[in-house]
Amino acid sequence: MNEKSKKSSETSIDYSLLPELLGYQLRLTQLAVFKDFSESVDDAQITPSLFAVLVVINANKDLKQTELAKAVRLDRSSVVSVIDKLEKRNLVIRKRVEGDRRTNALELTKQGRALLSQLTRRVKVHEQRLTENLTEREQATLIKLLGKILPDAR
Amino acid sequence: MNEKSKKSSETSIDYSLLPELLGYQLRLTQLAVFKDFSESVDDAQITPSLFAVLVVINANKDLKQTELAKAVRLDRSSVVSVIDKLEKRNLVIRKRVEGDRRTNALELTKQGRALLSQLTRRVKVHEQRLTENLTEREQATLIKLLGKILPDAR
DNA sequence: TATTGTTATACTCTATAACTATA
DNA sequence: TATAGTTATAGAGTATAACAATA
Repeated sequence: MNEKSKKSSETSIDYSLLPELLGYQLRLTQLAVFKDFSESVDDAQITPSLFAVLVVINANKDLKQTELAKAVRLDRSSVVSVIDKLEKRNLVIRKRVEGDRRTNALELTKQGRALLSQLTRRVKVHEQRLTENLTEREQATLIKLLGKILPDAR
Repeated sequence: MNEKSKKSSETSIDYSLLPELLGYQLRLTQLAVFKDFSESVDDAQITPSLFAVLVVINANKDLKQTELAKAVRLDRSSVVSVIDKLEKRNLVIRKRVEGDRRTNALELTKQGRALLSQLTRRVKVHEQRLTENLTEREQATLIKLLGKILPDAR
């Protein structure tokens, strides 16, 4: 039927069409990257997603929760629990906003900024590990090509 | 401090260093791909992960659960619930194995094979959508470059 | 009326640890 | 003793719907 399929045995598995699928390769890569990220920041108990939250809060003065939700593609209610968690860890505070008592202004605490700074250094090392088999040019190509996949869905 | 940062305003968010990170671009791409996959197979209630399970069972006669677990990177106990679910939907059966009564041989049912065949067609359309902005050559380059990221973690 | 944040709730996915039946 | 599958359980992450306060 399919000349690319290999016969299965006790030791080797036939993945059939999966290896040809971009979606599958993307998922495998992601899994490996996620694992390496976690190991890179291990004791900090931070996921890529939480790292992004810290970066975005840090870069946007008095960010509102709804803005954060949009930026990191979470529901407003999910942001509540994310911020609850970070606030309990003394990394983020919700500040009162003058002029609109419905909204909170998010801000990193001193501890949050210190952690972010440490994480940023570790993430850069992690990124170097990701790209150690790629030339500068290949890295640029890769980012460019990724950006061409479903550009309207971002 | 950082000349790449843009001032935030009501309408635009500063993502700071995130866009330069390969891990971040990979995650964004993945999110978009996952969403498009789900829409492509919508009524079938199948995730990329379940699709991979069906493909691997189909391609490997009398696959054992532990082998499947290894192939799709799940714990044995997670495979139990995955197969429970697929068995309830009459897509997969656990067959008795002569000579070793501890193990099950997994097999797609007729319904499972029919669904897989339909899914495979839809996934190919989905893949075409993913790559519609890429030349053949770019597709090959992309898969090649993805394979160079943390090759030892696979 | 519309928006922001919140709560209560539930669902999916996955893992760990302990168990059973077989080998 | 070791292995395959199972069960009970728990945790992370996320969403939906309804609600209160405020605009």
